[in-house]
Amino acid sequence: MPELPEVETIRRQLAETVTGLRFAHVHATEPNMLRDCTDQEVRATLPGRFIEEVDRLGKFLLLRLSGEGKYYLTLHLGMTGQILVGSPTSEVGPHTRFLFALGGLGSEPAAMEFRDIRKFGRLHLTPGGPAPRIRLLGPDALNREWDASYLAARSKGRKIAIKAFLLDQRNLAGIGNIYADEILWWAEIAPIRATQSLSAGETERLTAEIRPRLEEGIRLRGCSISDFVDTKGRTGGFQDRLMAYGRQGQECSRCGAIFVRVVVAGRGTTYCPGCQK
DNA sequence: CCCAAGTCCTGGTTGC
DNA sequence: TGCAACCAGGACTTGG
Repeated sequence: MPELPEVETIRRQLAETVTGLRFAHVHATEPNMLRDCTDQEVRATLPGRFIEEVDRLGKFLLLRLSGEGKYYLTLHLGMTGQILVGSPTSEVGPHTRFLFALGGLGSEPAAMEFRDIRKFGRLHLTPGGPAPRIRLLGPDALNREWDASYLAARSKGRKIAIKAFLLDQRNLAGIGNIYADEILWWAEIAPIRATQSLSAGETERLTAEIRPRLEEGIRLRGCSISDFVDTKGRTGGFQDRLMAYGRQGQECSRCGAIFVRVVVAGRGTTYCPGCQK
């Protein structure tokens, strides 16, 4: 579930708890989850470097490190990734993929653990800036660098379903399957509509729902429909506010019609055929 | 056997 | 016809 609001929830906590801490020791790595670097490079490069800043673009976390080479640690949580910050005695568990001991000048030692049941998460360690694939992302869905005319321009001639368009991180970065269903319900647009078929008014409606839905997710500290927890292991609250996602067979709270489930872009998709046109 | 929040890759189709 | 852009679907991985 880590989509933009969940990753932002984690980013805020990391910014508070690990900024200014220094990597002391690399206890565990999962080489298959590494990109742009090797296990040896991680073990050789991280110790001694401080975490100077914790940033985010879409679903990626960007940790700027101190020292020679302008190194960045770029993290993606995949489908089931978790970042936990705790005591330095944290032990390697069955789903621990990375475990780092952190120290600091005048601060308590800590441990930062990257857990991931399914190993779809990724860790990149790169000099000179964040991982190269960051450059392929569109604007962050939460910021104000984009507007309805941007979406209209990107939509031109696109035959893919509007939901597939929203899930494509090259258009906007950060929207995943849950928030896509929610945004489309609020905008009263059917997820199966061809992207290029949206009117100017519909594109405006869509634009008007994207940031508020993501902001609500952040306010409730994420959506714990399945695996998501924050860096302290706490669940979020957005799962209780879902209007469409996972509601197949139930009544639509807006029009009373029954939600249907279809597959769009290979993902389970729930929408109301009564009011999402 | 079914399903699951993520991205990446491939092979086939479309259309300039 | 040539070929890039586009698009759907599968692969990856583990668990409920």
